[in-house]
Parts: sequence; C-alpha cells; structure tokens
Amino acid sequence: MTKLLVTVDIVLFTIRERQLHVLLIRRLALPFRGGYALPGGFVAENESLDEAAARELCEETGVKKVYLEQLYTFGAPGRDPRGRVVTIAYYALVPNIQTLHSGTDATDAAWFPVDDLPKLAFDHREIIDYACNRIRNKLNYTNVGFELLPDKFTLTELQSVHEAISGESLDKRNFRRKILQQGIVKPTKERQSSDGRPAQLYRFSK
Amino acid sequence: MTKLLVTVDIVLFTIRERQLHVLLIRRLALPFRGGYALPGGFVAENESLDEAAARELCEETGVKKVYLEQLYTFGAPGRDPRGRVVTIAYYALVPNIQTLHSGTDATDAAWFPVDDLPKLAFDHREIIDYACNRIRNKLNYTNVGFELLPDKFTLTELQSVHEAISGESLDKRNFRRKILQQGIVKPTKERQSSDGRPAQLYRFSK
DNA sequence: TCAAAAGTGTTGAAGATACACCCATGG
DNA sequence: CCATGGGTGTATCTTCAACACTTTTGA
Repeated sequence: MTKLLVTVDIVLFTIRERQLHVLLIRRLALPFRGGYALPGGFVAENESLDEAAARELCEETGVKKVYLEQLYTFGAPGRDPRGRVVTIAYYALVPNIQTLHSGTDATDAAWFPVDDLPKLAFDHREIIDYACNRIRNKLNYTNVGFELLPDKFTLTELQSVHEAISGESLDKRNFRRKILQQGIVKPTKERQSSDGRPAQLYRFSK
Repeated sequence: MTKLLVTVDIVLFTIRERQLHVLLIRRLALPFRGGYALPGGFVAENESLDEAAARELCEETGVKKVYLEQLYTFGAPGRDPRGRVVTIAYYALVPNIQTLHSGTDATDAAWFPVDDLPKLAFDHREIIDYACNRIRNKLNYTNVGFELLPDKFTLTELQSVHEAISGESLDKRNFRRKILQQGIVKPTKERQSSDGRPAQLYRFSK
C-alpha cells in the first residue's frame, strides 16, 4: 500500500514547415535544470488524469481546448532520479497558429522537429518515440490529421500533414480521391490565394 | 507533489467453448467484499509496472509466462471508495489448458464469458469493455490469436479463436488461405483425432 | 508570357468475398 | 454405411497503386 508520485507528461505535436514538431520546455528546477523536457507535472488529489494533463499543458504552454489522448504509462523504478515517479503520458495535437504563452512553471517553450531533438531529461525521448509511433498508426484508421490544421484548409495542406507524419510522399490524385470519397470534408465558398492558382478551402465535416 | 495509491489490474482472457472468457476473483476484503473483481494489487516501490502486473497475476491466479500488455490507465477521483487510487490496467492471454492455483490473496477465481459478466467492483466493467475492444482491434493487424492456443493447434481451432473474439463467423476456405499465405504457421507431423476426420496440427512459426 | 501550385481519369494488380462438394475417420 | 468434422478452387468485386497533363492565378 505504498503511495507513489504520479505525474502526467504531454507530447504536444504540431506541423511547421511540413515537418512534425513537438513542444519542449526548458527546466528551471533540478534535476536536469536547464535541460529540455516535456510539459507535465504532478497529478493533484482531486482531479482526473485527463484534467491533470489539460491543466498542466495549459499552465506550461497556454494551450487550451486541444485534442488530447492518453498514450501510455511509464513507471520504471529508475526513470526519475528524485525517486519513484509513475507518469501517465498523453499526446496532444494543435494547429500551427496557436501562440504560446509561457506560464509560470516553464521558461522557454520551443518547437523542435521530431527528427532533430535535443538531449532530453528523464525518459522523455522514449515517450516522444512512442507518441510518434502512435500518431503514425492512428493516421491509418482515423481522421486525426484535422486536429493539426486550422478550421479551413486546402487539400494540399491536408496531404502535407499526412506526409509530415508518415514521412512518405503521397500521390496527389489518389490522396484527394480517397479524402473526397470518405466524405469527411466539405468545400467552403472561399479560396486561398498564394503563389499559383488559388486553392479551394475545405472544412472538416464530423 | 501529493503521492497517490497506484495499482495494476489485469484482464486475463482465454477461450472456452468457443467463447471469450475473463478471469474474475471474489474479493475477500472490503470494499465490495464478496463481489467480483479483476485480479490486481498495489505496485511496490521497487518494481516496474510490467513486473507488478506479472507478479499480481501470478499471486492471485498462479498464471505465469503469459502474453501481457499494458492497456490504459484509469484514475478518475471517485473510482475507488477507499480514496484516490490510480490503476494501470493490463490485459493478458492464456490458452485454456492452464490450471488455476488460487493464491493467498484471492479465494475463488473463475472464468466468465465476456458477454455474461456478473456485477463488478470499482470501474472494472469499464476496464473489461476497454480490453475487449483492444483485443478485437489487435486481431486485425497482429497474430495475437496464437497466445490463446496451446503449442499445437488445428486451423479450425485458430479460426474459432478469431470468431470468438470478433463475434463474427468466418468463411473456412478464405480463413485458411489467408493464414497459410502469411506463412505464420507450419504443419507438424501430428494429427488430432476427434469425431470426424483427423485434423492436421500446426505450430506457430515466429 | 512565365512561374507556381491546383486540379483532374484511367488502367492494371492485388486482395477480399462469396460459394459447394469430396475426404478420412470412428462407431 | 453413416455421421462428423477436415480439407480444397474458382469467379467476381473492390480496393490500391502507378502515372502526366491542363487550368488558374499573380507578377
């Protein structure tokens, strides 16, 4: 009946410059002071795990109302030098536009591409790897990609999200046919102009 | 930095009479004394979560060396009347032959078909439902079915495992073709006699 | 008129599904 | 010889993969 320290850690993903990025914060406190780590913290006595994850994410990054899902629980005895700490890992998805208000706990919060990460505190590297695998698999059987895009988006942007996550490039025609056949997006009346021909903007239709 | 009680609970599956069953134990202690619950118990200070799950499963049911995989972590504040308890749920698979040595903690350990469960303690019903969904999904992209069979088995037995888990009946010829094409089983030199024509025994080839 | 990205169909291969009869054994 | 479960092939449909040119806009 020993009690243990219980934390939540969150792998927050976004897409920037066609690459999958995760948010890391610089630690102010020991251990690993000055090192990079995932946002997270201790679970309070009277909150659910999901609530704790949402609260910590908001406190440390200012990010609210995001797609948040439990990932896996890590509890190897040696994973935290302070003692026995069990952490319930979550992952979260946000579109790129969100601005990051650094909260009180964390100093610098910064985005890193998942295939160019700095040295990480604790077992957070392992947690990120696990999250990357999960999101890759999830892409194959769900429409999780929309959580990484703004309300309105072009099909090319959606394709680019899929490519960033899977790491493989897709055929434009096959991709568009598949998405449109599924009927999970509907066109808006707007178009997006950039460099060449303006693109139709779509919206996710649940 | 409050410490919480941390437990593991294990959903142990097997197939009996062409139906998916789970193992439940009758509780000796309060709360829910005399009620049915999943095997499980507190995580000790110096063991990993996987170790805790394997240990508790062995202590309460005598079952060793099984397929064991972490499922999900349940931690709603009101889920245990004794106070705040976070549980890391696991699921495990065993062939039917295993005999159950009731350990010291548990009295009656008994198998129940998953679609005819008694009233359960805590949120264990929710945990079992979650585990059933996981194993059903897992069947589609892995060879998890073999864990529920003895070393040697017939293709009809394997098919029956798939049918018990998915709840749908499969075409014999299509099923056999798919399994044999995958090359994941190899025939042994033995056959199994029962009522009609003896069946070829196969072995799983990693 | 040029550069840049959007948009659009067809064909072939592979995989999934539906379907019915003969075979080997024990009693 | 009969009951019981084991074992086998084919035709069709659906799904996935490969592949290149025309269109619209802004500069």
